[in-house]
Amino acid sequence: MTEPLDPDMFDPVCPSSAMPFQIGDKWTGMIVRCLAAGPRRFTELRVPLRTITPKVLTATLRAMRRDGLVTRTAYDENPPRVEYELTELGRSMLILIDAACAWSEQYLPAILEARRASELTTSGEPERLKPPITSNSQIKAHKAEITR
Amino acid sequence: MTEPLDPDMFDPVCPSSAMPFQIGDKWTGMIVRCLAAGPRRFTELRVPLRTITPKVLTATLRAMRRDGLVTRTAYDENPPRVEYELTELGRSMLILIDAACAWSEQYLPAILEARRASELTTSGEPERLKPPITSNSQIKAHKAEITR
DNA sequence: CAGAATCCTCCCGGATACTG
DNA sequence: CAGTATCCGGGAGGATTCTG
Repeated sequence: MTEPLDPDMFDPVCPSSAMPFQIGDKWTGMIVRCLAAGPRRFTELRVPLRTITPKVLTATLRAMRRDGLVTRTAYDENPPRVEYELTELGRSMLILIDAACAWSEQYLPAILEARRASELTTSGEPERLKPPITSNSQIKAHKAEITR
Repeated sequence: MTEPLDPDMFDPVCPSSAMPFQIGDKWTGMIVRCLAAGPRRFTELRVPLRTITPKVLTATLRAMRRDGLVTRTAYDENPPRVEYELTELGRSMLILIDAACAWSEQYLPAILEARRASELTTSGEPERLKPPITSNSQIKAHKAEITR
């Protein structure tokens, strides 16, 4: 079996807010990563995504199904069980996501440094760049940084 | 000199709305592409981006400056002239963007087909996936398609 | 030409229930 | 467990106008 997802793989403590890449909508990229190792069930996905609401998760998964990125399989059991799995198309996004993670891992420090050094307040458009594709090593590095 | 930007390089007629990738915020990726061939001035950037408002362009460029992606050079002339140019950091994003473009070019038809074939209305979250990283060949292919 | 200043709208998506 | 049903606020970003 596929091992359980790391609950902290998208921990809000990670530098998500600084990451300049987004795959699909806000959650799609992260969901693809969660499904990389194998099929997952609805609630299982909610764990690492943590702040996602059922409504939004449902909507996102439905959009991904419609676009042929994931399949949904409902098992007639009790309690009900539903599994989501990447299609070939969905799987093909993984290389992109990995590339984005690699880029971020390499250059994010430079961005943060530039930001620190900058006088620009970006007044109006605040210090946020759109959401998160996050690699685990990043998260850990960042955790180590803020903990110290 | 660098040749003028193709006004249609981000033509709204292109399948932007179906593209599942976004670099930075809504416009950052496109701006990086516009600057790939060399420095550009403010108004020059407005041409291919067309629907962008000065306010948003200013804000986006400022955020990009703050993050060390572009530099701004103001020439003391009359009329005023300001040029934006990619930094090394900004330039490093190009490979990512190219990869995203390549992916889209390869798989976008599959997404559109899946979408066409799908019964899912995604009721609630509509038939849109977030914005645009767009390659020229895509645009032309799509134009040819809808024109016929 | 290169923005700054205002106002305003839309809609994403979060919160909080409830159900088969 | 795997969702649906409502309600609702905030903030990105468009439209418009004005200026050095």
